[in-house]
Amino acid sequence: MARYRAGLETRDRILGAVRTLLSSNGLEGTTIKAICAAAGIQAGSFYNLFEGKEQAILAVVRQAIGAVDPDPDHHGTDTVEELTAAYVDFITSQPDLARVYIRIGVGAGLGGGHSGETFLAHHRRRVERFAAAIARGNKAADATRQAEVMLAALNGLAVQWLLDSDTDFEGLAKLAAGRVAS
Amino acid sequence: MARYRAGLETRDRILGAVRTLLSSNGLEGTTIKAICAAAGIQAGSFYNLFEGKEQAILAVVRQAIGAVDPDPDHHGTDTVEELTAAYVDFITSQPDLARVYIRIGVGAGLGGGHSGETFLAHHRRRVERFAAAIARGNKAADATRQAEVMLAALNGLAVQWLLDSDTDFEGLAKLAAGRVAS
DNA sequence: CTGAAACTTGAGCAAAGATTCCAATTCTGA
DNA sequence: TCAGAATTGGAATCTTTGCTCAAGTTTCAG
Repeated sequence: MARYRAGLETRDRILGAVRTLLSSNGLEGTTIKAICAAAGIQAGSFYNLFEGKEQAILAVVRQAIGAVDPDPDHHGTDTVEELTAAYVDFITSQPDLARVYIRIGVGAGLGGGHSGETFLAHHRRRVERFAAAIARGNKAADATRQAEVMLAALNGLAVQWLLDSDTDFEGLAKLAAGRVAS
Repeated sequence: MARYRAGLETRDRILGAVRTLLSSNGLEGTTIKAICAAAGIQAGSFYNLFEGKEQAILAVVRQAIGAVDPDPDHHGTDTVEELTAAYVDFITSQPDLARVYIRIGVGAGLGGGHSGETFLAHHRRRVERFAAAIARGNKAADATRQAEVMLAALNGLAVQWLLDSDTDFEGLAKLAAGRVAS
């Protein structure tokens, strides 16, 4: 059961393929055949390293959810601007994972699959973190509500940027953050 | 070729089934079998009324895109609050179509399918309409940028509400609209 | 070196999916 | 009422999908 080096490498190759496919074609484009072709392997190899398609996809989904909220240590000291900048950085520097993240978020909200719970929990944590940062810099009583609007705007802007990369994501995000911070 | 009444009725039944399935399960849950089961018909009947699965789906997608922006006549006289209220109303009163709309928007932006162009055009029109309304009530020079943030926030809030219907969509939307209108 | 465990291949299978065909039935205008 | 077109059911077909299997190759601890 202990993996050899070769196995770990193709495992990464597979996850990369899944990420790319999930990002550009969504669930329906992500077939075993396509995954294997993109990873340059054969079906049998895939099933030697993963229990099934779903497991591989969930691994990538976890990557995506994990990547959106780095430095959980900082919790309690960050500002709205920092949190916003971190999100903008994640989206623009890792567009593939970002696309997966957005897809999951939307899919979770709509389909209610079993990742819906996971995503909802993640989202709540995120709202809390933003709300705490807002409350710290601004004495408004409705910090949570402001955080909800702020996150909604950020997510919406992310979708827009992924749709049309000419969008000034960073600038618009700052504009939104400025509204809340004051 | 001229349709009889019976045909038109089952056609509607099919579109309703597609809308429901698309809304709750996304593209991957929307199979011919599921459509026919939900519509209470047989496969042959489906292919008598539609050229294929894709055509039926596109019909529903068009419905969704069309429903989001009613009263194109009013163009030029509406306020940000009115546009916002109309959107909130659409999302909350037709959640099925709304889910389809959101899914298409996200899918289009990410997958770049051939509906991507259609959706992008629709989105630009929407931004313009909001920008015009903003410019009318507010002398800011960056009406378009504000419209982009506003729409992003609305879409993000819609996703959030579809994910968790306890969200105070209407209240938060008004809060966002207020920021822009002043 | 060596052998057991890990890795890879590629054919093959069962189930599910989309689509076609056609005989049987139902409409509708004249 | 009648003929022709529209509609319908349901079996048949062809493709795709997710997955298994057996046989051969590579890796690496002892």
